[in-house]
Amino acid sequence: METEPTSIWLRPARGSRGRAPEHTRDGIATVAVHLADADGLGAVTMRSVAQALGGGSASLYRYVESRDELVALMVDQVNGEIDYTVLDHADWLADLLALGGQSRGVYLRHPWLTDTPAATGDLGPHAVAYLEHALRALRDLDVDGHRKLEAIGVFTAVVRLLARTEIEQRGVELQDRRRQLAAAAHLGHLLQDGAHPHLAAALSAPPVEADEDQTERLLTRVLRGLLER
Amino acid sequence: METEPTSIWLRPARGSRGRAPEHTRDGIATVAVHLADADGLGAVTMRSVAQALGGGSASLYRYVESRDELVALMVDQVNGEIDYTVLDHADWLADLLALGGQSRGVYLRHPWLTDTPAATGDLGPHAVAYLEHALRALRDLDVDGHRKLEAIGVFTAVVRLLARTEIEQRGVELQDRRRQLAAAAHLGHLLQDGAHPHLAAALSAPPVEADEDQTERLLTRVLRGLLER
DNA sequence: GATTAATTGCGATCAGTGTTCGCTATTCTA
DNA sequence: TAGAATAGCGAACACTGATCGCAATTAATC
Repeated sequence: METEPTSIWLRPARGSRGRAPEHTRDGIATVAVHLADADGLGAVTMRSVAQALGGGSASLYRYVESRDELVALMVDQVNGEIDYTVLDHADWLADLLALGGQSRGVYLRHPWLTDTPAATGDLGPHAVAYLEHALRALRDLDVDGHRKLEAIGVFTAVVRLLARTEIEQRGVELQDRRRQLAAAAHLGHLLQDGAHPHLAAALSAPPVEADEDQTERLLTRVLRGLLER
Repeated sequence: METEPTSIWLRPARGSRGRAPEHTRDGIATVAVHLADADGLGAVTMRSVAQALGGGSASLYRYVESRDELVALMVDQVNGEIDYTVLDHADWLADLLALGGQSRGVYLRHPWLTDTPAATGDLGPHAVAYLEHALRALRDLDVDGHRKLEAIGVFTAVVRLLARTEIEQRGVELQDRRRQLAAAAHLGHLLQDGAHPHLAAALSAPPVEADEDQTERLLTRVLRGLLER
């Protein structure tokens, strides 16, 4: 009974004995990310990626055990876009906000990232680096380590949520005007019968626009609430 | 050029002229939810649902325009399990925590819910009711309505995140012991080389277990940070 | 340097998916 | 009772992720 490594991050990128592989994990991820950037995550099929690489789809399984692993490669690759030199190590809040801004940028540049299952199981190397830098920003805080990890988890989830909202807004504005009207009609109808007075009140004022300022404001309050006092 | 309603919540459940349908949306959702509870969201295929209903898969498209709409039906159905009588309207924080506990219960009873795309576009009736009740809990707070909606959005995302974590832990404990060991080995290897000192420090202490108390503690701090002062 | 064993690329194929088409049967409206 | 709208659905379509087995290539071993 042999214990074979299950995660792609534990498996060696290539065997040591046979013929040299024609691609690298990074090269494959790059091609897949380009496809997703252009036409969404649904455009990333084993066949389309293989074709973009100039090979057959069965060959991909020499690099990856499943499509999910391919997506994991993509996610870690774009996480590598984060530039940690923006952290000036002044105070922890500023550093985390800078990190959040970087992360938001990754989401906006790769909208399909929000369609990706939230990081589970084994983290890729760039995700680990992200954690490490976030924890470093909090190093002087007198808070239990696991509490810090909790806070970073919530932080990451909020960044994701706001980015998703921004992306949706962007998409609606650009094209699906009819759907926007339909949704408004839907809500209008719902609110007209008086069964949802608080919703009606909350929606009566013009909406707050989702942007970087909103992200910073919300992250500040969330992080203060979680880590201060 | 006709404007046809796009969301399932705007479309009438049945036509008024022809033969009566054999099922209701709720009945279909019930069957689909049972399948997902038993074998995950992947077990919910148009064919499996149709077979459980005793019909052909093509018939399902008389009720639903796509599988995504079927999933939307499922999501709204389980949101209907929330019991709003637990809100005693004492203070807003207690009410929101009670709401969070209810929502957490829904997630734990229907683990597939975390695999579902976060609510986008048109909300179902039960999601609207949820919003209404959350806003009602905040009615005496002197905060802009859209800020309240933001806070509720973050609140919901945090509940979802923590429920997901709990579900994963539960799953790992019960079966995939080998994977647990592999992940530990992965992290251990990563931390041994000294490149991630802060991560190593944070993980040195025994982990905080994810449960209802953790959820309440985190939600309290997040909500206080977002809505107070 | 020859042999062995591991490794890669991949055509062909499989089982399964969401979805559409065209038809029949039913049932409400006029 | 005639007509129109709707429901059910068998059969098919275009795709998908994944597997199998073979030939080609290369490193390690004797």
